[in-house]
Amino acid sequence: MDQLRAMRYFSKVAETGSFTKAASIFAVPPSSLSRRVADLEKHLGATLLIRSTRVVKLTEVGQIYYSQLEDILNQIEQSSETVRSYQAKPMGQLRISSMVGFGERILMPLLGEFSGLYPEIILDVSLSDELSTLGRDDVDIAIRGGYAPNERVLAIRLMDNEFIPVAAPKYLAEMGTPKNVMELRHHKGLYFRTPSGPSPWLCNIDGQWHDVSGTIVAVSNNGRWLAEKAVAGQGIMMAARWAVTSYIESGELEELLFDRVLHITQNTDLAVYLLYQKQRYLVPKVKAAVDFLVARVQGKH
Amino acid sequence: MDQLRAMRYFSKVAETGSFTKAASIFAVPPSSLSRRVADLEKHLGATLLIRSTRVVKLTEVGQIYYSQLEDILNQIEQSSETVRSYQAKPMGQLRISSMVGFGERILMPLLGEFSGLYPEIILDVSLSDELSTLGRDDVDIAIRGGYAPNERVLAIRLMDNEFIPVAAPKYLAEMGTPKNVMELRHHKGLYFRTPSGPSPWLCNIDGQWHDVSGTIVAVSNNGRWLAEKAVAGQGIMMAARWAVTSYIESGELEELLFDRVLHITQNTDLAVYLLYQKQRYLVPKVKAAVDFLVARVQGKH
DNA sequence: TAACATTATTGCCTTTATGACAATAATTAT
DNA sequence: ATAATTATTGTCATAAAGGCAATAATGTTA
Repeated sequence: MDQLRAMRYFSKVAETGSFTKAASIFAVPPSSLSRRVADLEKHLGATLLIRSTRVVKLTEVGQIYYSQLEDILNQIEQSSETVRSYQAKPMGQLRISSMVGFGERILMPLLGEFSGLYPEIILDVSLSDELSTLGRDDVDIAIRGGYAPNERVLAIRLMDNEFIPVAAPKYLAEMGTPKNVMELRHHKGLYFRTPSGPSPWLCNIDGQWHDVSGTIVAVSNNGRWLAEKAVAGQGIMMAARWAVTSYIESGELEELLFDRVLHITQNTDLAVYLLYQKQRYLVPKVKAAVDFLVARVQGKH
Repeated sequence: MDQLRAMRYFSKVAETGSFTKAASIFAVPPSSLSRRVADLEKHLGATLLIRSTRVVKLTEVGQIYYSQLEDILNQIEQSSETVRSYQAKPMGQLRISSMVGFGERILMPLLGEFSGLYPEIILDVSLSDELSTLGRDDVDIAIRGGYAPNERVLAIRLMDNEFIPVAAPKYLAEMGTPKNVMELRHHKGLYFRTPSGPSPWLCNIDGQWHDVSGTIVAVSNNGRWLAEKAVAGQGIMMAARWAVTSYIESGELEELLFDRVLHITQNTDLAVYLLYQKQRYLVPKVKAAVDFLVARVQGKH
């Protein structure tokens, strides 16, 4: 039995939920898949799929096996790519997933130059603040605020992700500039949406954390929109420093300074990380992008 | 090409540093390994091994590929092992769907012991009198009053499901004890709800079925509630014997005896069945539960 | 409720790929 | 230089997978 082939067949049947659909993808008759999957089940001594003529679904073991297979098949594919592209020019499709804010303000502006350096790399950039899995079949490089999900993934600290309170001069003129952090509670606030609610304004006083959030005026997962509202004088916002430097320099926003430092999480050392799978650094396109991004971003910020 | 086989061959050659040694481990001629490795190299478009008649060494890519392969082959082995262990001992999630009455009075009290015997089985019990299809629904074991014959489903008769008329002594004292089945028509009745209306009181007299139902006082799909109303003296009820033995023993309810036997369907041989899917490869968790329930329930009732 | 259409499976045959064995070529140690 | 070990190649036999048609089962639709 060609075990790997059987595994690929099974995996696709599980994914599509149909022998026919999976068969058409492999361009072989469904009967082949049926036999190969049966072989595999015999080999493992377990029923992986519950078949009825209309629906095919995974058994419990099938589910377990499938989730492990996905990982395995991916690794096989990737190691093949590593070998095939070894010592070749950086080329092919490169998928980058980035946080929206970072992507818009920092990543995108750099990619023009990158494409100039490596014209044979086809970029596929997606911006999202969702966590990407990095290791399934989706992304070569991810840029996120959090740290590495598992030991196969390497995380490089790209730059600080310090959050600072900002507001428009117009807002401060109207509402008054808060003199200390406690006064913030009486101000209007613009907040990022996080899975655990609007990200609060936190302040550590003598080892004790205090929530000094002001009244909620707007909540969004879109930093640009929040920043625009801040510029329009609708409230105070905790924004990443790198995201608002241009506004500060132009005078549209103003950094608020207090005796205490404000944060948005109890982790006081936030940073932006570049994540990739360790072994994929050997693939030229990945190495090129990692090296490029690290050099450019760490150099500037 | 059987890629996985080629990968195994290559890996072993790399490990032993010899085609001959590796071949003897797989019990195939060295020529096979030579061809398979060559296939693999062709497939990857890279030379993995430097062969000389005396020594076989890894190339640089070969080394990289080999180290990744070790990981992959290991994971494949491990995932097979996972499946095998799942097939070897009772473990994983076990979903049981039972009729409400049986579940409350008989099944639930047994499950504590079961969990003690098989701590690696995670129970998921749902009680419902709906028909579950066992296959379309995600259920491993179903317990029902009847079953539709089906090739893929195995049914085991767990115990009788005889329905008997019962009433509280208080009710009988007030309303009089019916002397024969025909008198039932002038009594108050508590009825199960079924898809085809309240389940009637039926009696077979000389091969002819007669409906001897009394006036409807209450209808419910909840046997416990009906039984409580019966205990409170609100009427006569046709209840499963196993569901009311405790009431009869305590004297709260009394079984009514007639010259004719009463039924609630024209099927005079009602029983509780345990249903589970026939699988080509036996699933230990299901077998453990089936054996346990059959032994415990058939032993006691 | 009954007919229909879809889908997985099974049987039979063809094609492809792998194993077996012998012969050859190449390299290293003696 | 010779011998011996070892990888490779050629040829054939065998095993495995694909192709196609027919069947059985199941969900859908009128």
